[in-house]
Amino acid sequence: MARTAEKRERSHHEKRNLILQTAQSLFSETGYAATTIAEIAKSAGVSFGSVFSYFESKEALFKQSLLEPLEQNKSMFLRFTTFETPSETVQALIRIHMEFVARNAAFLRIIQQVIAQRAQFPDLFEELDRFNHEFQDALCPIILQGQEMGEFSSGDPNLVATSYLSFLLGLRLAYADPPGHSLWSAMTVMAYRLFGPTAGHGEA
Amino acid sequence: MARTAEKRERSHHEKRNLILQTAQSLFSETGYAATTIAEIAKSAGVSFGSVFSYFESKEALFKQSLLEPLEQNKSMFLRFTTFETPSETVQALIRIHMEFVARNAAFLRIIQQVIAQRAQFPDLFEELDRFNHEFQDALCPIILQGQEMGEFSSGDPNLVATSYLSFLLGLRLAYADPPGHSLWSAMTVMAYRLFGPTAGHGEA
Amino acid sequence: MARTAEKRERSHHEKRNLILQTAQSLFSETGYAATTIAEIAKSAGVSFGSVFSYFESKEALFKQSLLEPLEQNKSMFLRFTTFETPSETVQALIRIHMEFVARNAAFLRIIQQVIAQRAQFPDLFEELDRFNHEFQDALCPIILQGQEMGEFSSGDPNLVATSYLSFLLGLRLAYADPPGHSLWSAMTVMAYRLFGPTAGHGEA
Amino acid sequence: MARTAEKRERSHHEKRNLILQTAQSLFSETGYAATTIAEIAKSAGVSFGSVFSYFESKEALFKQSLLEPLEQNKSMFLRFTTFETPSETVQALIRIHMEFVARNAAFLRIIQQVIAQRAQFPDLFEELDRFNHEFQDALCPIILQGQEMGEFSSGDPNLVATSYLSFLLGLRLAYADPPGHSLWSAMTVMAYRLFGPTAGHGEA
DNA sequence: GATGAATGAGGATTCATTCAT
DNA sequence: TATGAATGAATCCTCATTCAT
Repeated sequence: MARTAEKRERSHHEKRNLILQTAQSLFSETGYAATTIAEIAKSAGVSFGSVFSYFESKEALFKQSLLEPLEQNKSMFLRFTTFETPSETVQALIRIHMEFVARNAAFLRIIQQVIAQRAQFPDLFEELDRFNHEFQDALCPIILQGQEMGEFSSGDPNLVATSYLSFLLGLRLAYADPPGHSLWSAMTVMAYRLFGPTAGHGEA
Repeated sequence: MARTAEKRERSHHEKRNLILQTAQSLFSETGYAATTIAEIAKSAGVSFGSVFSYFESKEALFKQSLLEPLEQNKSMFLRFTTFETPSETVQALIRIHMEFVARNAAFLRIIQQVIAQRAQFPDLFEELDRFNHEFQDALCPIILQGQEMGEFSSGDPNLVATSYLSFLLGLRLAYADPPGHSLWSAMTVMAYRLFGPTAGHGEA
Repeated sequence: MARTAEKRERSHHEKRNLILQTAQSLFSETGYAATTIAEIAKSAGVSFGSVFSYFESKEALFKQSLLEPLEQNKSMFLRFTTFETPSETVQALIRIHMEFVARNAAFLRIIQQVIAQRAQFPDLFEELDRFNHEFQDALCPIILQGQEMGEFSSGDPNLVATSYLSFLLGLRLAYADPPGHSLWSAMTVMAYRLFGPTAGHGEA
Repeated sequence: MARTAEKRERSHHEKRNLILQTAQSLFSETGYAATTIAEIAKSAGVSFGSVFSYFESKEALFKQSLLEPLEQNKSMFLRFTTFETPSETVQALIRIHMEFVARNAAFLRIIQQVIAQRAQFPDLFEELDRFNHEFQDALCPIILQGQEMGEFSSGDPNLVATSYLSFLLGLRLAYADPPGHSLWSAMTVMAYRLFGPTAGHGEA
């Protein structure tokens, strides 16, 4: 009996995730407004009504398809490993981010939608804005340190941080290439350039 | 009589442009699917039916709101003035582009939509793809020249060109700041970093 | 001046007729509801607004496209030449009618519409009903005479008259053949059978 | 549970039929274009949206309102009982057909629309055309046999068959009388005349 | 009169949400 | 909870009619 409940519970959770991921994928490809619940249900292989058993409304489903992965990946973005020098730290960081960008096209497309149509999703936008600030707060000290150590050219570290984030967003917008593609590793070099590496601290 | 026809003609064209610009603005803010023709009509101060006198369908209106400004600005993007050194040329270029990005938020948001939901707008996406290639073809020689003259670090010039475009797109996605804001001029420096300027050829 | 006015007058009348005939043709092919004024104008080669200069409304145009030819051809249908014997009279009649049916597809299709959707065109239907009665009143005496003379089998002459009219309508419904087609002459024989010709008075 | 599903299934099917029959009735009275889905829904006592749950589109609903009764009654029209003599067979046939014509005004009005506006419903028209040919193929042998046995006057049997069908169509066009009306039985005599019965084989 | 742009009521269709089973 | 039919508000688009030129 306990096992049954557990199993049901697990299955319950799995079904919810299945719906959520399918929704994320479809919302990202087709956009919020043009994606229908019927499509999501069909694509996820669940019944139409089930979607509403697990999510209160279409909007709630959209929100979750942004907020849950955001929550899951926040720490990865914000709590990065520090190496001996800032340049090493940043380069390691970029590799991780680029990998993430390459692998999470759907998630980033949803972020793009929220940013582009911020008037439609004000609370989600605010959430992203908060994340942006947290990210700047985490990255700036490293940049500053690098500038002080002469590894990076001088300049407003906040500007560097935001242009770096914009660059990542823009990349994912422009490219539909699959994760394994060499483009993504090549782009780490370009991303690093935004930090203004001085001679001797460029990409090896 | 001729004057009357002329005047009517002019007014006719102005009304069309009014609708087109209103549409561009609303499409960019709210997205294609969530923008209604009724909103566009009301916002432009014309009747609902008038929109359909000037544009065959909602889709046609959307297409024109991308294609017409694209056509108008293509040459500005592709035929840039060449200065004595590549670095000067590129820096001048960036200033022009950044000014354009700052001033044409609506246009760029529509481009973002088309790129993000390319499956929904295949012919528009193709058009943008063509533009992208033309832009690379125009920019690469300058980058190569700069690399040969030692002004820019080496690296695939196509990669530089595309990351530059992605950066511009990403910037306009991330920021809602008005044209005059200092952010845009500050960002020219960041954009220039993507070209990998060597010591002595950085931003002045 | 007088000539100019006359010419203008003639041209005016011709233009009106052009519109009317085009309308008749399109109404008959596409049906009243599915035919648009714009189509009529384009097909007639006149400006859109002209249609409303000559006819008060779409409905008025439809009505005229039935009533005018009806008025013009009424006498032909009702005042037929009498020959020596009823059978000759009827056979001559049928030839004329069949010729008319073959040549006036559009007109008959409009009649069919009015009859079929009588609730939509009550006054037009009434007009046709009146014509039907007049036709019966004109034809019955001939039929009776023929029956008395032993040329036609006995039977309610009204029944014969109405079945004859129904037959003509049904024919024009079923066939799209052009006027010259042999079908129409062949059908005169079938039409004559409805009168119940006795041996020796059949079609020669 | 099975019973519930069965009941639901039945009710589902009944609702579909209710919509279909209401649609058939309204389409026949008002014509395809002038009949609105809202009217059909209201008249059938179902919600507006329900119509679209059961039928893909207005056009599909119209098609079904012709094709389903056509399919159901095809065999009745084509597979007739043969009596000892062709004249008996034909007279029995006519009684059945006339009964059908009297009872199925709506169905026949829809057929009339499709024939009259064949350009708008090409596939439906083709279907009717096929039926027409099948009917001729079935009827001609009987007529021929009757002609050989001297019961019917000579003449192209195809002509007889098609004029007979045209007559039925024309009848239903001209009369709005209810099924029980004496007109319909009286008309069997007229219909029989089209076969050219020779003396001694006329209507009893 | 002639023209064709302007208007908005009306209609087909979609789809989120509700709800009975 | 699972299902999918029922609902009707919302939206695109058409087109008769009006009207300014």
